[in-house]
Amino acid sequence: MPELPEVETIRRELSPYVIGRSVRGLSLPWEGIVRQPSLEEFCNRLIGQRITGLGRRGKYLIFSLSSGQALIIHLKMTGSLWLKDPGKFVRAVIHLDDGSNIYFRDPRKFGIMWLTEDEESVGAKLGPEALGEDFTAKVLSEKLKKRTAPIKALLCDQGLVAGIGNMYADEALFMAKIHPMRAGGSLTEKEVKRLHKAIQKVLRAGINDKGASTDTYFRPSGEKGSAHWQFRVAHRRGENCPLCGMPLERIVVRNRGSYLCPKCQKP
DNA sequence: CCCGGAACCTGAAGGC
DNA sequence: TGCCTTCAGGTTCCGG
Repeated sequence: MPELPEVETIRRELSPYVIGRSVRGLSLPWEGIVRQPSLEEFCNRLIGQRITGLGRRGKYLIFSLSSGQALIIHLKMTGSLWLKDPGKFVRAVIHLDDGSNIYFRDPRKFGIMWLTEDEESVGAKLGPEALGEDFTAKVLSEKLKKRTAPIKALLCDQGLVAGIGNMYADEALFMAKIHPMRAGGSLTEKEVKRLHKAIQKVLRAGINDKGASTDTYFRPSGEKGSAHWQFRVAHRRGENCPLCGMPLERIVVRNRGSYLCPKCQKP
């Protein structure tokens, strides 16, 4: 499940292979992966373009093109980009002018890509970058005021803050000792500060460990990341709390599995 | 605007 | 062996 650390890892590791290269062709084993414009126009506009940069906004990858347009890719839950043929589940292949290929692997076909003339539009509906300078504890505190939804749901809301998903939300809440079902507006200033710090820590650690391969995430080389080995609650079903030894709990928040320690994270 | 739940989609894993 | 159920979760849409 690519979240900010996974998408950032892919951006960093893919960049040297694509920047400066031109798109020579396109294979689409599953055409539904292209959202817009029409298939024919998508190919016409993309083929021949040089990739001038590779950026990221939230969980979106942004390939800047020499035409001034941009190719946007969202990997959703099971997508990954490969430098070699992964074998199964290839939904699209971008052929580059040096003979190399980028393979879009996605078992569940949730991932999408599209062309836009305005790459800034990608961020229009997104909140501040979770690791950006403008995402301060004060900003978080303002955004949580008067909110009654569970803090876990709010952390995963990309319009509130961009980049956090299910796994890193669980990790940040555990580190800050806050129960995922607490209403956003009920957090004290102290708790918000702890949570803000925890978000920075778990995301930076995730990037350092090149992402978490709990399931279908792979790096462009096909290697896995190692961030999940550092997880203290996320995906640790049936295990005990690393701090107090209590059995971890799994609850459902907004239709998403959430892991927590019932003793360290009181309701 | 805010909140919660369903839908999208398919493979892996576990129970019987 | 094989069928069935459950689980996985980013985003979008819809109803209240």
